[in-house]
Amino acid sequence: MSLTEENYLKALIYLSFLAPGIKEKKDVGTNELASYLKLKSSTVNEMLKRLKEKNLIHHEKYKKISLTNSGERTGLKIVRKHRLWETFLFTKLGFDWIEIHEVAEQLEHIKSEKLVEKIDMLLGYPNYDPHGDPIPDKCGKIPQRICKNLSTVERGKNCVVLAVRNTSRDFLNYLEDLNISIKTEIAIVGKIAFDNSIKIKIKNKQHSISNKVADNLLVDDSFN
Amino acid sequence: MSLTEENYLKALIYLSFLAPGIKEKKDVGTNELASYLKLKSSTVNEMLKRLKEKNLIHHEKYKKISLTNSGERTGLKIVRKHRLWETFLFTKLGFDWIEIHEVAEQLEHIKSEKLVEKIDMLLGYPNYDPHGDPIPDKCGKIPQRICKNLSTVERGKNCVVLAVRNTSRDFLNYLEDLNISIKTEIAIVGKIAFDNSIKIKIKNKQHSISNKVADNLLVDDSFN
DNA sequence: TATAATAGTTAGTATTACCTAACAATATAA
DNA sequence: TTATATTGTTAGGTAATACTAACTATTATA
Repeated sequence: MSLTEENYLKALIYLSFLAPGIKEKKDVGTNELASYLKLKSSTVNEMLKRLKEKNLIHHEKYKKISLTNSGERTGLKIVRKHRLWETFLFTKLGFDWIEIHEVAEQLEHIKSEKLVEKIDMLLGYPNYDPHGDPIPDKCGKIPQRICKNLSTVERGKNCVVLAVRNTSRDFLNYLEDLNISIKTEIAIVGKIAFDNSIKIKIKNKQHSISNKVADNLLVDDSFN
Repeated sequence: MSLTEENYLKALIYLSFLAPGIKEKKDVGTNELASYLKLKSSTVNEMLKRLKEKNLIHHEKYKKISLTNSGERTGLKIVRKHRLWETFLFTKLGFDWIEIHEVAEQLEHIKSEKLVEKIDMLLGYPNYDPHGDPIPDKCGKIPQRICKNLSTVERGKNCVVLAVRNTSRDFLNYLEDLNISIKTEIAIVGKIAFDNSIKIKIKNKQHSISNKVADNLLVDDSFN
């Protein structure tokens, strides 16, 4: 399996169910994939033929793309490697947040089953990477998030939005204003005892939200 | 710089002065390089053109190849990365001796100045890799070996042959029988108090050598 | 439902890194 | 010193991965 093929599979995994905001698996269009990979759709089209021949994807002319079981398994292995390397760079080498992705993009293609497992061991078999994204296990199983209300997360901790409890138009509009959606990372800056409102930080911008709002956001803070 | 170009430079470094038994820099032939890289000489020839254009090697038609300063610096960076990764795999992840090379062959091509330096730091700035080979520093400087007589190396330690003190035909023939040459790795298995002879292991084969022989072998055991 | 916009495919081209086969230069040895 | 062996080069070809341009199918809308 070439580095390029691996990147296609990873992209398909991402676009079909791993990207922020996706609730259930969806098929992927050729152009969608091309623009994500910053390639031309003709280039992608050729690769699709090869991936189909190798039984890694389902694809019929002019139809959307989906991963086969084999393709998904292979792709999840790359995601696993990527996230383990990110964790390694962050926790063992003191890289920061912004730098880890680019280097992990390279490291994820190193071919050595043993290396991945040893790094996993060295890190203490983490379930989440430094961004709070779940790390698939050896078999490709993605750890279940531990779900709690944003209002219960401690000051100073970070969390990731898993779901919203209220789907009213007003609430969703408000979330959009705050730039909050599924998988958004939120840092808890402080809590106001007076009215139980919470100071949060999203993409380096600080906001204040009421307890009612916090109570309607389900998050995971288990990677702290 | 492509992975392939990096491998050519590394090979040239190796063949021109890093390989066991080479005492001073020598120029390299096209076929020599080709057979080392397990490629056809026509393939190598094309690459030589490119490396020359990039000012990484000196090469005139039908003449031998040598590295430019720039080529040597670049190549030594790859050697540095290779040996640091080998050390990492061995000392931090418990890989054994035989496995480390293959994985380091991949890891050495990861592009991140910071990563190399962090790994170097994590390892405590080692001077030698698990094989006893010197690790070039950031600037490409190769640490000087610490030279001592084989007879002074402690039981249980490993060392690498640096030079021979006696160049008589008889002595050299004897060394050849024992499979000892420059850069040969020797493990000290035991010492016989009776006659000061030494039990050694070379490539998993055990031998016994007299004190007189040991006294004529200059080695480095500083990587233990 | 005709047409425009979007999405997907095909054809032909370039580059990298390999190959084989044929040939040219240099070195060695009878 | 000429014949032979070795070494190095050139020409032409292939597979992988990208591209542009032109085409076709599908979808959305007026």
